[in-house]
Amino acid sequence: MEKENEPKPESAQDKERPSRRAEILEQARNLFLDKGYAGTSMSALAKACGIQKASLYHHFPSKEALFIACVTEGYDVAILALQEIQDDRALTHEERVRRALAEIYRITIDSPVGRMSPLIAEVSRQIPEVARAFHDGFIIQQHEIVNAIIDAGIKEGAFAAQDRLGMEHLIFGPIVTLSISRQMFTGLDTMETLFPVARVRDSHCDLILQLLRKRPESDSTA
Amino acid sequence: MEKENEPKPESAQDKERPSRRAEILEQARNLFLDKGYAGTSMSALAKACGIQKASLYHHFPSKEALFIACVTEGYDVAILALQEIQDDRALTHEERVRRALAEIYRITIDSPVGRMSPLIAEVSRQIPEVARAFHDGFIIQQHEIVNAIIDAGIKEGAFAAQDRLGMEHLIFGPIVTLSISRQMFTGLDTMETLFPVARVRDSHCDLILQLLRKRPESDSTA
DNA sequence: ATCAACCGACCGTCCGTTCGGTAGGGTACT
DNA sequence: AGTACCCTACCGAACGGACGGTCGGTTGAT
Repeated sequence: MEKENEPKPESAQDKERPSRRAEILEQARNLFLDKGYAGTSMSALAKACGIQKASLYHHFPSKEALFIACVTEGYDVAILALQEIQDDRALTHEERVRRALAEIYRITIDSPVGRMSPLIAEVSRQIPEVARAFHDGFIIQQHEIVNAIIDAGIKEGAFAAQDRLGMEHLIFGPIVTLSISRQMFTGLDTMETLFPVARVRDSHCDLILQLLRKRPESDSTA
Repeated sequence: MEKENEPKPESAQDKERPSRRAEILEQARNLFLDKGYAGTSMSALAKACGIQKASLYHHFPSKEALFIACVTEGYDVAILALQEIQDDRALTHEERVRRALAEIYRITIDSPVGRMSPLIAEVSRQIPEVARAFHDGFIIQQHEIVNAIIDAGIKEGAFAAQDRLGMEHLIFGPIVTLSISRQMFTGLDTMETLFPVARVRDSHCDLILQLLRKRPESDSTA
């Protein structure tokens, strides 16, 4: 055992508590995202944390509970950033949509929580409460905020009234699919051609705004 | 590498011969879709087929090979239906888009092949060739057909020229996400409210066609 | 006699989990 | 001060079970 990555064992370290539990969660998130739920063993996780496998069971009663904690602890922060955009009265409606979309792209593609969708799909039958938690705490929250942003724009006459359900799916669908596809097809040569984040995001945003902008009513094509 | 596929020694029995291999594949597809890759054991599959586990290894050399066969065998038929819509000269451009979208919804949500996306995401790191096969044989094919349909419409002046990449993602994103969400959130009470197939499909189609229809050029929004 | 199809029993491995025990710091009582 | 006690964090070793895969052998039709 030559790994002495902790030169200072204790002292003023108390406010910066990695607290082992948090470190286990972080390492677990990385491993789960990389190897999947079934592909991540408790021994591999223990090794990544530098402790023995049995010690994991002092912090979490089971692998399932550990996974649930991984999923449920952390998306409050992600939702918060979206809410701030929703509440920012200094923005125009169009600019608010732009910012919100960019933030959803960031959350879904870059943050660990957002990238967990395929993982949750993997375990949703085995641990149904994970799907429930993800749905209620993450999906629903995001949908409600986006709906509120669009509704406000319609109410103030800035946006055309489009079908709400369709717009929700038109907004979230491409983002979720992009995130999953990029994870699924990592390493394939066509990946960056078919699924480039920045280009898809910008184009997606433009198209959504085309639909939201009011059209001249003089149009009489049947 | 074409193996001697049908020696066909049997008599008139051949029409009701699932030929064991085909039955194994069908049962495997059901189990994989229901329980995931890791969650499906060879013994469970054997029991579902009514044979012994060892007998499975007469038809497939390994679980991996069996899974690859599940994924790769079967999407030719799905693509074919799309191609027929593409080639149907009797349709208007708008009607062709409608039909193509409806067909993609059918393939992605109802057919076993389309519903395999989360499965492939699960095993894509472990068996990268599955991701490759799915990508090349299924995703790329569908994208190309849709692109061709839209391009034809633009060329003949029926459609406005929109950014191609954005349109692809706007078309496939909601469908894939809908399929995955419906599998992920099966059993949740809000499932049919948030993810109803028919309503999303119709609304999605309308919105896509709004974007494809030519607008009056007098519009001068910056 | 051949050969694909099938079977029962088994193997080695890995997994999640448990058990008994240890080190050490903080009290509380003597 | 000493000590008895406890509690948290941790560890080595093992358990029971499940898994993918193999082996030797048995059909039964050709």
